[in-house]
Amino acid sequence: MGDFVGTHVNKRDGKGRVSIPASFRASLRVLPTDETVQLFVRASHRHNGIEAWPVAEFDKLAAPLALLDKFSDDYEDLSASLYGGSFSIESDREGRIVLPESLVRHAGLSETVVFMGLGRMFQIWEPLEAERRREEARARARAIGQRPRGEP
Amino acid sequence: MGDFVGTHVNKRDGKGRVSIPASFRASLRVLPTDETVQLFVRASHRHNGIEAWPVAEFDKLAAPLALLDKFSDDYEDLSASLYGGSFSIESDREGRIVLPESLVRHAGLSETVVFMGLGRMFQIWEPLEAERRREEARARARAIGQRPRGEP
DNA sequence: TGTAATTCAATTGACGCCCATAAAACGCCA
DNA sequence: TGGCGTTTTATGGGCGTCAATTGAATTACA
Repeated sequence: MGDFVGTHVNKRDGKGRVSIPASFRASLRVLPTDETVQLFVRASHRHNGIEAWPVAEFDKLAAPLALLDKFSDDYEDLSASLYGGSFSIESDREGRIVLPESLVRHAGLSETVVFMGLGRMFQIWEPLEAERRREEARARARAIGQRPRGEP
Repeated sequence: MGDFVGTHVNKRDGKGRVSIPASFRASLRVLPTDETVQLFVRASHRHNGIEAWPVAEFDKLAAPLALLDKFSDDYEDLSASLYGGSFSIESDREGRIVLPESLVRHAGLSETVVFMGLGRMFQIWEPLEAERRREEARARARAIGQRPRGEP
């Protein structure tokens, strides 16, 4: 674990392209020799941000489906939620992607975007929203009582 | 344990590079033969300082994640707080690092920076702030010594 | 054929690597 | 224990490489 670490700031150009942080790309390559990277993106249902998943991790999200009756309402609801709201994205050879318009709107993205690593996946935020979210996460992590120890 | 001991003062150069104290480097090497060292840095929540962790110790900070449901709010809060606010850093061959701009601002670093060993991790401070912190820690440590046993 | 989208090329800047120098730490030995 | 030579450490600068961004060119496609 710990593939996606840190917060990185990049800019979208006039064509809506934005570079994926170089340190994130390795974990997004399907084959180590690939020129491009692949990922799944979708709106965060909890926040005004975008979730980005490596292919392998996204497959794990779909694992609960296997436990459901394929013809049940539950199955359709879950699969619609999972696949219907997700986008499969491939970067260009320079490691840039264009985010779907609906997600850009969901996250309220302008020119500057923030990539926030969360270990096994990462999120894409509008800068101010990212700051707010980081603050919230810190407060809640502390409240959980799971706050990392080690400080005097 | 007891890897990081003492207080060391070094300077950032024009490129923002600062030498990690030589006595700290051994514990930051992933392999004993490595030419460079690796560490995680993040803002201290409680103080205007920077925390620096060896890779192995940082992994221990992430251990509580394993106890949580991967799709829970708690998991996301904790991983956002831990990974989103941390930076993975590698030194150059001379043992120097460049600290992320956001952390430089958080700690109010200027040219001279202080490395303060805390056993299994260390902190990076602006000199005056380090002095203030040391004073505070001393006072509180004394209070602990005078406190009846068994009471937190 | 116009429009959009993708590919290619070029610029800029950040970062890592190498070498140089000065200062401090260390070890050795009289 | 004090002096001296050697080694390590801290710091500075030059240079090449890679990443990020921009602009131009080519292709796809309606």
